[in-house]
Amino acid sequence: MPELPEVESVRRHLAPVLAGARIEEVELRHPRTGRRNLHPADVPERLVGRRVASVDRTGKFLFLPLDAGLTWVVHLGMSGRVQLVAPSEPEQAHTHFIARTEQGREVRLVDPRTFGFVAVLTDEELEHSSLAALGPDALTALPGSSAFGALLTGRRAPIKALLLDQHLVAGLGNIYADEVLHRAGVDPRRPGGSLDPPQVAAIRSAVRPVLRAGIRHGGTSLDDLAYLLPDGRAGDYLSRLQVYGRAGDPCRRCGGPIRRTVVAQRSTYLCEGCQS
DNA sequence: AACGATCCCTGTTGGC
DNA sequence: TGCCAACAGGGATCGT
Repeated sequence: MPELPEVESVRRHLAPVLAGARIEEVELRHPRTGRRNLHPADVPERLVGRRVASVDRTGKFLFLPLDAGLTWVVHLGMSGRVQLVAPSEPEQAHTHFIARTEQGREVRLVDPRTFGFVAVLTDEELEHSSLAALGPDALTALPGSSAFGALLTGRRAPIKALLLDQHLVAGLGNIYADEVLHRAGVDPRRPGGSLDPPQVAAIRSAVRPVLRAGIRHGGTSLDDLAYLLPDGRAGDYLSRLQVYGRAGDPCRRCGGPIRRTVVAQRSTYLCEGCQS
């Protein structure tokens, strides 16, 4: 599933092509993909003729500031793939959005489950949307150890649920939350407020190395349906995962079995020998 | 306010 | 072999 490393990999592919580019033609094929605009038809209307200033990212959201006080926002949901292709490239099933640049490149969103979206919002709309409540980016704005600990004090929810909460820190999803907690040696079921300072510090200092490793390998491609890079290649991090999806396999650190359980209504993988 | 449950959606998987 | 229910999950929303 696209999490911070996958979205960052997409961002790095898009930035050199889209930064400074003018959008010439836009098609929104699926109204659900435009649902974050009050009127989905505003997405193509607002985007055509605009120039992209830069390609930015907070958490799992891509933010592309435009001229005229507008921002182009893209989220991949769970099955969204961004393609950067020539207009002659055959169209894949579930292509719900296409934007063509004046240089003749196309940005397409392919999204079978339609959990992703494309929005074009005014500064005013952005300010009043839930996007304004997004927490600091887990890679580039991670709070220091004491500030991170303060976010957890008094919280009874499992630490994994808190790591998944994009209001606290933005970018971790189901895969990388499990990987971070394994690296930190903390049981995902532990209430956030029950962790001692060394455990809090261990989690905090595990976040960026795990995310950086994911980015270095181009993200995690689970299967054909899921995430691919904009040029169609698969990310390589799957083979590096320590716990996610490895139920029954031996822990790479202690050799004990990786177990699957459910935390916060999500599949959760851990090594009970390494994590407490 | 915090927290857990539910819903959205469709390709894939697994049980019978 | 074929069918169909269960499953996957990011984020919004709702009830407690």
